Amino acid sequence: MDTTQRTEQQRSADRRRRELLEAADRVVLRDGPQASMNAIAAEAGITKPILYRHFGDKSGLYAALAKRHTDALLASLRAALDAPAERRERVEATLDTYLAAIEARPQVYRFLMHPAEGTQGEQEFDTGKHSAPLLRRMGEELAQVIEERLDLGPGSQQLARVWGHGIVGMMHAAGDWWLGERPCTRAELVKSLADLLWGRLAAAGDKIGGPGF
Amino acid sequence: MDTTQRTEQQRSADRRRRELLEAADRVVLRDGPQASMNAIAAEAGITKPILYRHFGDKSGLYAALAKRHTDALLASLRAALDAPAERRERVEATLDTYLAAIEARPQVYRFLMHPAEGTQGEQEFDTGKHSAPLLRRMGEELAQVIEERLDLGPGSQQLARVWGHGIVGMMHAAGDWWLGERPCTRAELVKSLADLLWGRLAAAGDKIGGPGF
DNA sequence: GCGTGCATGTTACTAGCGGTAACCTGAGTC
DNA sequence: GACTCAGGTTACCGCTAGTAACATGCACGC
Repeated sequence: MDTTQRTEQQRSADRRRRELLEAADRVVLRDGPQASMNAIAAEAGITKPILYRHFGDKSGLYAALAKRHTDALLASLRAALDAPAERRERVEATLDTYLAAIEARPQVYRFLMHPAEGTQGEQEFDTGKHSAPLLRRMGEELAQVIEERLDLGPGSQQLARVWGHGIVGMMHAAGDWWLGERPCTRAELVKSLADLLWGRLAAAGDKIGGPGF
Repeated sequence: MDTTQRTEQQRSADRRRRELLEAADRVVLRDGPQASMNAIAAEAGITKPILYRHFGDKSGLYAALAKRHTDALLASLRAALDAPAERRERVEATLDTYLAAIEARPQVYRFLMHPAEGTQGEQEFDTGKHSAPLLRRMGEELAQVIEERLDLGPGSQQLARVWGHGIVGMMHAAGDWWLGERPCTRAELVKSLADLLWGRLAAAGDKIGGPGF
């Protein structure tokens, strides 16, 4: 029975941790990325210190919270990337999956994109690494898929990584802008972005009278 | 003489304002986006309240500060976009201009990209508008150039805007990742991104044995 | 039965942030 | 000399992240 007791304790801790994460989720969904530790603790029915005992500090909690959503979104994207269809169709499906996700839960999406920004965290922002982890992970995932499937000749790995991060950034920025202004339907946005990736920029003709872009 | 006196007073105020902005610039360059109002005031040799008298609140100061850099960067980009050369060359020059700017002053760049995030600001983040103003402005500028110069058929304006924001996002994300990891030279990055925009993704062949991306 | 760990939870605090009210001070004007 | 008014300061508020110290309950070995 002692083993069951030990597992019982661990289970209890894990369950508590999951409960806390779900409470944090609710608060973030309501208050956005500015959700305070106090508010999260109150939502969970407890006080701050036990939150800190579970997650270390705010970035720890946010990282745990972000990992759940990031994992879920990445799984959806992988499914779209792996679907049995033509390349263009798969690209469009991936774009649409991402856009549908951010459309359905803008608060969560915003939280994932601007997580850190701690009032007084470590100052080691000299070079980079400040970008949202979700963007980086998506970029690396896409790079891997590109490198696995496409024949890009010499330097393919590096090219695939550049493209992975570039395409993810394109998707992100366009989605962000689209969410704010809603200038067109999701399907139209998907098609426009796919057209861009399909080289329509290079193929387009100059306007009459102009020197061309 | 009263007019000169009034202008003298206004000049004095404007000069002070510029001095404060330059002090703020120095602090942001040193401390990054977490630069506190206290630190900025101390750098300027004064105390907080007069900073607030000049700029209202933190976001006001940051907006004034961001406008300077944004204007400067946008001017450089416009120059690259307007250069008398072929389209591909111009695209590469624009990419390179942007990347050179963020490479030269990563702190400023980071400040421009993550400005707000006030601890207790207005909560109206429901839909969008949380993206960095620099990104939006660059996207709109690029959209305008594309729409002016390219013949894209029906729906050209909307297409141009999607592309503008998408390309800017691509540039941003790839540059961010590149700044952090430095996996290649700037020239290589520029060429890879231009290749992506030129449709090499669609043109690439499948790898042997795979279903193709 | 009784102390001993140990996890869980609390109150009460520190240090620093953005922002503001109230006060002070010195130059110019009638 | 009194009066005004811009420029500047001290001292504060309410908030935040994070922590130390104290309390409580529950399983163990003796």
